[in-house]
Amino acid sequence: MNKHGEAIAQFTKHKSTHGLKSSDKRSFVVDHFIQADRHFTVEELYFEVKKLRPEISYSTVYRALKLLAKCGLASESMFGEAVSRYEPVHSSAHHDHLICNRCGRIIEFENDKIEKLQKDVARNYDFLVSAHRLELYGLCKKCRRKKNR
Amino acid sequence: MNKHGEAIAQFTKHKSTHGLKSSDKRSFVVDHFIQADRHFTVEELYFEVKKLRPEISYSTVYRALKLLAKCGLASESMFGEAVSRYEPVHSSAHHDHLICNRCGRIIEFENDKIEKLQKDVARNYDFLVSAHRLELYGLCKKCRRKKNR
DNA sequence: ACAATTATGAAAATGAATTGCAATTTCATA
DNA sequence: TATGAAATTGCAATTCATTTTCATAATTGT
Ligand SMILES: [Mn+2]
Ligand SMILES: [Mn+2]
Ligand SMILES: [Zn+2]
Ligand SMILES: [Zn+2]
Repeated sequence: MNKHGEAIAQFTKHKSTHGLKSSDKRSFVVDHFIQADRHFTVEELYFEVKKLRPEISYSTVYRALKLLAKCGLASESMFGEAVSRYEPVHSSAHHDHLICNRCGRIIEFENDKIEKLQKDVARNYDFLVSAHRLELYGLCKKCRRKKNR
Repeated sequence: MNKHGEAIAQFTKHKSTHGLKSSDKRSFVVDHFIQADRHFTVEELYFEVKKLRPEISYSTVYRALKLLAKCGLASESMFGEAVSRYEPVHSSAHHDHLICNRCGRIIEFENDKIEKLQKDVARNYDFLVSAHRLELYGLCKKCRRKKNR
């Protein structure tokens, strides 16, 4: 099964174990969110969804994202803006972010050496890490080029 | 000159080059902030200041912090809470943070190896880094002990 | 002292996040 | 298929930190 299918299956499971019901609207929002696999603000997802299903409200989108976050299928974070963003959490991999200050592009990366060194730091302070975030802000490849013209 | 003195001098300079005037109230806020050298929310600093100088308003504290941020003497960041925090920027060192989810303690650290690896990552993506943040969330030493009891 | 400009306090405005509530829909059971 | 408890939805209202407005006070150069 592909990533999308897995996520949907997990969501279905969560619904059944929590006595939640199915609804076309929420399903549509969840589908679109997982399919798109991007870092959405509530508003952004709402506007995209609205184009295809104008009867779906902001509240429904908001609550769908909150629910996904609660059941571990989305992660919520703030990338230096005033609004928070949600992104699908795939079965596995943790990753960190490069964030372009100019075009807003968000690039994901993983670096085992850094992860390892973080553990060293934590050990040094007797600190038990449960989560971390590493974000590099600046100019993406494309925007660097544009700046030079 | 010590850190505190340097910061105050820099602030004085900024005022003169920007046509700002001096005020006891703002000076008091700035002094207290730099002296304390912690990660304050506007409200936290306001309450501390209010104990000593009840006539100083929230607005003044808010504006003082914004001003310090603008002239590079404070940095504003969000550590996973709903509110932003300000901390003095010392002439020197960049650092990252360990944040205790239980008691809120914020521990600073520096790790050159990690900084180096970040540059490698950025180079890989042709990304020009202008700032970064690395935060490790979890339980500090003290809180780990408490949890075990 | 005067004029010009900045600083201040209190209140209002802003805006994202969240919630209350009445209406609607789902779904297990009869 | 009909019923009813429970979940979902849309909309409006609320919350809460942040930011701005505006009238008044303080600062600074002349
Ligand atoms: Mn991501
Ligand atoms: Mn710090
Ligand atoms: Zn870019
Ligand atoms: Zn702690």
